[in-house]
Amino acid sequence: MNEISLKSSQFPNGCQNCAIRHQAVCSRCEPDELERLDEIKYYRTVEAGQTVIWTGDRMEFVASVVSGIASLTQTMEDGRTQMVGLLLPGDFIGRPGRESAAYDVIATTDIVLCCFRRKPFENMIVQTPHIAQRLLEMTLDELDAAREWMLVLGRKTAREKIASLLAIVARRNAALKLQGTGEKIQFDLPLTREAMADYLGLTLETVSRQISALKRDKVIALEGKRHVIVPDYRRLLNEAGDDSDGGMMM
Amino acid sequence: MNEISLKSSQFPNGCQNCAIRHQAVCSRCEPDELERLDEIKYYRTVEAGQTVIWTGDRMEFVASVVSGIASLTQTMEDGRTQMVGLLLPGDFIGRPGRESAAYDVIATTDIVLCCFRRKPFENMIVQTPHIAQRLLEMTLDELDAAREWMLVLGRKTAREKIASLLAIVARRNAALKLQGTGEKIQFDLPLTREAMADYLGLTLETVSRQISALKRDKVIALEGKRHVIVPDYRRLLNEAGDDSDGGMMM
DNA sequence: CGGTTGGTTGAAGTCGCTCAATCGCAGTGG
DNA sequence: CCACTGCGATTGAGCGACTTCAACCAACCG
Repeated sequence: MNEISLKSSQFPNGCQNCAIRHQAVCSRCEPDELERLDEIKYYRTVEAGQTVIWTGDRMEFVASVVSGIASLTQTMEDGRTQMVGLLLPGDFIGRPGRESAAYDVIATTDIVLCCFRRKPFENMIVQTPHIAQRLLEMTLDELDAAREWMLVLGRKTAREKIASLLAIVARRNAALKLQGTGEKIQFDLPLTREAMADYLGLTLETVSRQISALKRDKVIALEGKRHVIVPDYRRLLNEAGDDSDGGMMM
Repeated sequence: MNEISLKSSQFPNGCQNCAIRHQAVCSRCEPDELERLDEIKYYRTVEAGQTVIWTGDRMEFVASVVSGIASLTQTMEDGRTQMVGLLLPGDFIGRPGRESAAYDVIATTDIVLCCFRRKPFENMIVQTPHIAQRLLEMTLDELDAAREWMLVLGRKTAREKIASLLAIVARRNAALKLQGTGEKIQFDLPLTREAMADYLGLTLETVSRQISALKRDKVIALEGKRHVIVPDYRRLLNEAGDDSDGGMMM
C-alpha cells in the first residue's frame, strides 16, 4: 500500500480544483476556511479490497472520499456480513466525537481519501458553521438513503432487490452524465456479485441467478460481466417495485 | 382527535420542566433561546393508530415527540409496509429544508407532540448553533440505529430478529430505570404483533410463532400478551446474535 | 349478544439458501 | 507456448425457513 507523494497527479491540485469541491463536507467553505482545512489534511490511497478501518479501531482521522468507491460493512461473529453504506466520491467517513470506528470501511475499488486529523477537525466544526451545516445536510441524506435501503432489505423480493440496486446505480450515473431517462442508460457495475449480495442481504448465487433472469427477460443486457445496458429505465423501476408512473425519482 | 388546551396537565409547564428537556433538539439551548422557541411552538395530541403525517404531505411544522411512541413507515403500492424509524420521547420529526414528508408518521400509542412552525424553525437553526449541533448529533445517532437495523433486516433469522427487537426495547427501558444488566428485566411491549412484523420485515404470524418459541425455550416469559420478563439479558443478547461476551452495549 | 380487534396455531406452498460442480479469464511461471 | 492456479461467476439439485391461507381463540365493547 504505497503512500504517494502529494504532488502526484492523481491528487487535486489545491482545494479549488478538487473534483469533489462542490459535494464534500467542505463544499460551503470560504477560501480562508479552506486554507485552515488545508493545514490539517493529507491524502491517502488504498487499493481495492483493502480494509481502511476495522470496527473498533481508534479513529485518528475523518475523511472525504475523493475518488473510487468504499463500503461500510458490519460483520457478525459467525461471518455473516451486511453492507450498511456505499461511499461514493464526496461522501464522508467518520463521526465527529466518536473515538472508535463503528463499522469496517473497505475499499471496493482503488480509492483516494482526503483525510483530516480528527481533533483539529472537531474544533473546526464548532468554529465553522459552514462545515457543520453541510455535514448535517449530508447526514440527513445518508439517513434517507439508509431508510430507502431498509425497505429494500425488509420487504422486497430478490428480483426487486437486484432491480433496485441497478436503478440506484443507473440513477447516480445518469445524474453524473446528465442523461435523460428516456434514452438507453449504460454503466459499469462497481461491485462484485458478492458485494452486491452483502448490499442486498442475499447470497451471491441468488444475485447471479436474478441477474441472469433479468437479462433473459430483456430488462437489462450485459456486455461482459460488469457492463450493464438498460434499454428502458421505466421498466427497470417497475421491476424494482418502485412505482410505475410517478416519475419524480430523478 | 380532540385538540386539548395548552393548560392541560399532560403538557409540560414551560420548557424548563419539560420531560424531554435534556434529550430533544432544544436540549442545548440557553434560557433566552428557549424563549424564542416558545414563540413558535404549540402542542398537539394524536390518538393511537392515527396517521400524523402522510407521505407527500406538505410539512407545515417539525416536532419533538414529548410522550408516547410513533413510527416512520414506508408503504409500497401493493401494500407491503416497512417501518424505517421508531420515534420515542425526545425524538425529532421532520427534516429542515424539506417541503414534503418522505414517510408516513403514525402514532403507535397516544402521543403528545411539541410542534414548531417550519419556516421560523429553519431560521432559528441558522442563527442558533446550539440547535444545529444537537440536531446533527441526533441525526448521527439515528443513522447508527438505522444501520444496526439494516443488519437485522438483511442478515438475521426470524428468531434473531425478535430477540434483537426485545433486546433493544429492554435496553432502552433499562437505561430509563437504571436497572443493572444482571437482574431480571421486564417491560411492556409498545407494539402490536403486526407493528413488530413491519419493524422486522416479517409476517405477523412468524412474529407470533417466534415469540411463542422464545417463551417455550425460557428465553423470555410473558404476562398477558404484552408484558415481557427477561430472566437473563445475556441469554437474550446471545439469541439476537449480538455477541456473547462483549458487554459494551449499554 | 354479535361484532371487532389482536393474537395463536396448523397445513401447505414457495422463495431463497446450502452445497457442489463447472466455467471463463487473467496472471504467472516453467 | 501451455499448464497451473486463483478468482469471480454461473448453474443445478435438494432442502428448509418463512409465507400464505385459513381456522380459531380471548378480550373487549356497544
